[in-house]
Amino acid sequence: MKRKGERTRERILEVAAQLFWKRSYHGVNMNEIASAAAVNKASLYQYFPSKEQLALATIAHNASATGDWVFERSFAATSDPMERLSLIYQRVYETTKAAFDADGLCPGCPFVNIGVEMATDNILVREAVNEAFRAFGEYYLRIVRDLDAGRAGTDGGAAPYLDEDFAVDFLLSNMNGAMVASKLQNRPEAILDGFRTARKFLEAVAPAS
Amino acid sequence: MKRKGERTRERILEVAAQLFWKRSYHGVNMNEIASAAAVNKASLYQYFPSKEQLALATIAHNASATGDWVFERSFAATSDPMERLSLIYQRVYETTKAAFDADGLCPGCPFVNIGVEMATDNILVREAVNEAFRAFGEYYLRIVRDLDAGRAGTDGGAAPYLDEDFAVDFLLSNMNGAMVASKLQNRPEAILDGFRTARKFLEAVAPAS
Amino acid sequence: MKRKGERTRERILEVAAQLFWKRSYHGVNMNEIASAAAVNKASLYQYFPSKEQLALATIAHNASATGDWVFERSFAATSDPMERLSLIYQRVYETTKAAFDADGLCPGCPFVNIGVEMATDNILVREAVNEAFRAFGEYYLRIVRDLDAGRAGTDGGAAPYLDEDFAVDFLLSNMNGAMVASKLQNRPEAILDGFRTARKFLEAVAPAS
Amino acid sequence: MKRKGERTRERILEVAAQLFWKRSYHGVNMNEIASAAAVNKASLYQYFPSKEQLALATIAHNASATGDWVFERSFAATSDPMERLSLIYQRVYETTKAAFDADGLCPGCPFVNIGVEMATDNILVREAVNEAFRAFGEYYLRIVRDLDAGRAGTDGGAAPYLDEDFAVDFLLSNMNGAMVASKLQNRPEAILDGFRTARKFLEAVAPAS
DNA sequence: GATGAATGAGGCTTCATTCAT
DNA sequence: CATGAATGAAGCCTCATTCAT
Repeated sequence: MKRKGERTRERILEVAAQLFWKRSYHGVNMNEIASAAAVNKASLYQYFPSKEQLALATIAHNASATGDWVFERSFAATSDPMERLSLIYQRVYETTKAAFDADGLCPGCPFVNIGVEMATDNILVREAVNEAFRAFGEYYLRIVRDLDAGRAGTDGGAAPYLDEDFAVDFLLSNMNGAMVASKLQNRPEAILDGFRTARKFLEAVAPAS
Repeated sequence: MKRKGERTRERILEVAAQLFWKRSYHGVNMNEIASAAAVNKASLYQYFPSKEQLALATIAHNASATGDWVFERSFAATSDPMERLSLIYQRVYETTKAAFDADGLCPGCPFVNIGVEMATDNILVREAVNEAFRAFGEYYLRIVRDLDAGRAGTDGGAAPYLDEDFAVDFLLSNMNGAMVASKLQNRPEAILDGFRTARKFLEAVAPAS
Repeated sequence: MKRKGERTRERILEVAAQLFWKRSYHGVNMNEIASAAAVNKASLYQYFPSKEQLALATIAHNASATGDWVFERSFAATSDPMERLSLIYQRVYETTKAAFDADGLCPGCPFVNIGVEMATDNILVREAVNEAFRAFGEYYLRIVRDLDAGRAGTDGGAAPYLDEDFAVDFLLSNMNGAMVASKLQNRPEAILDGFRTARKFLEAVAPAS
Repeated sequence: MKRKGERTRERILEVAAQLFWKRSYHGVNMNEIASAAAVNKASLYQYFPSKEQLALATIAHNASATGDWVFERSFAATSDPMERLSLIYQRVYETTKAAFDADGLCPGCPFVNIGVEMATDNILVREAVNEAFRAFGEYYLRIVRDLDAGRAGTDGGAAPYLDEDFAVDFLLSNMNGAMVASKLQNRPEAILDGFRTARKFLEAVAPAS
């Protein structure tokens, strides 16, 4: 069981992660974070020495939460690689849809958002975001390999993905493109469109690459 | 020959577009824009009534410049659709590479950047960005149709793109994903990777869709 | 017939007088005055070297206009002192009512307004306002004396106003109080109430003072 | 004993009330208020969210202070209505005289000043000022009624004030006129003149109205 | 002489952060 | 340690005024 301080720290982290995600880094100030987390501002600074550090911590927090909630959960639900991919997009869609229904706005991707906002300002943020994507890439890699293996099993000798890294990069980039689209068009379904693209790409293109 | 005020206005617009692009909306202040444009801050405000309006104007300015510099130029250079697409990515890559060589940073996409930074704050920005993408979509649509026509000519009856809109959305989203990747990874070549993806997708996937 | 420059000058004066009256000195800027008067801002400064000078000129202008429109006209309409006073309040009321109907706001007294706003800042304004009131006092003095004369004639020996100056000051102050009330309560009729007070005071009090 | 923040808030309020009174709303800036109150500008904004809100708070503060210092004190000093009225004007005169001796300027009425300066700009200010006057009207009403009662007792049947509201409005307006006069003429004694007027009016006119 | 363009100074407000109890 | 209070730096914007053609 966690100590009080630890719970406070997590509360701050969750609140800050939400706010940064939905309202951007510059769109939220430390006052709001403190009051939303129901901590004194001075206490906030005891847990996180600066807004920047808090932002970095939220990126790690989001990475971990997304790893669990989106990827692990999808992997646990089925062993079929394409279904796993489908579930991943499904989870993301649902989260986005819930936010959209609640606030009328698609919040986009918490990593892309803060990365794009701050990349040219703050190298640490960029690296933290890349780190998160690297972790997600591991999951995509398993999907790509499993698809490959499935194919190999099927026709007993089909060409493997010439470049698994390329396929992983595509999946990462495709999700980001879909999240950006959902945010800019304010249309949660753009994420589902992204899945269609990914599926077609993997089914038709990648093996032949 | 343009009037003096007009030239000043354009100078401001270009300077602001550059700065917002490379340093984000919140990362730049009106003082910097004024001094980079070599105008007094008060003059700035005679041409643009607020920072927000200036940002909106830079989006339109960028849309027009990108339309000319990237799309029109690529379309003028060749009539082959896939070569046109290649040139588009090439132009974008070159611009990004030049910025990278100059500043050590990939600036990303001016539309995605400001759109992602401000979408949840400012609906006008979101709409202006969407408007830009809509215009770019027209060019992609021509490419998709020409590809289709070429294919029909080639094998005398291949399946057309079941959904041209879907292909256009893919192209838009793919470019955005690639630009985001180039920015977050600080690697201009991510844009060229994006072209590989696009080509494969169009060659293999889309017709069969 | 007036020269063009002279007419421009008067147009500026009238426009500025209106704006200062209805929106206060600090509430109006030189841009608005220039564009409302349809003159270039640089031209404005050729006619009036500063906002302060323009304000001073509007006070003189208003004094003259009020002298004509309110006092002279009322004096020309009748020779009965109390009727004259009544007409004075009537004119003021009508002007206020018209403004109220047009803008929904009672503008108050142009002299009190600017005097109160600027008295502690600008001695010239205070003096200009006092000068205007001194001129109006002349009219009130005639009314007071005529009332006195009438009374003397009536009962052949009633006490004259012990202090005509006191009565004049009362009339000036009473009008100001009424104008202030009309503005603060946004109620044009406060001016008519002012007349009731003035009449009663003059009829009952002053002679006995 | 009050908490520190509370004391700071009151210090700001008093300082701001003084400055707005003596130098007008637009004549004072937030920097001056902050340094006169010996607080950082940011602290100022923690207590009052805007200059406008600060001004509104000073109006309420002045209303309360005037209620106590001028009206309550005068009512506590004697039960004779005319003496009470005299004391009211006396207090006001003394305050004005002190300011005049200190700064060489009659500051006028804090309510009329800000009301006249801002009424056409800011409805809240107008209402706050009216609210103050409504409160003062209560005191005047008691005076008017007491005078009436006194008279009834004296001659056992004199006419009461036909319209107490009218008499109250007169008293309010008369004080305002006197304050305006004192400010514009820069002559504290104008306030004492105002009392002479009020006394005469009440003694001679009102009962017979 | 009229006009489009320019400008220095300053105003209100907000922010991330730290002090002091 | 938790909290109310404080703060320096900066940001957006506006103003009266002047220059230059």
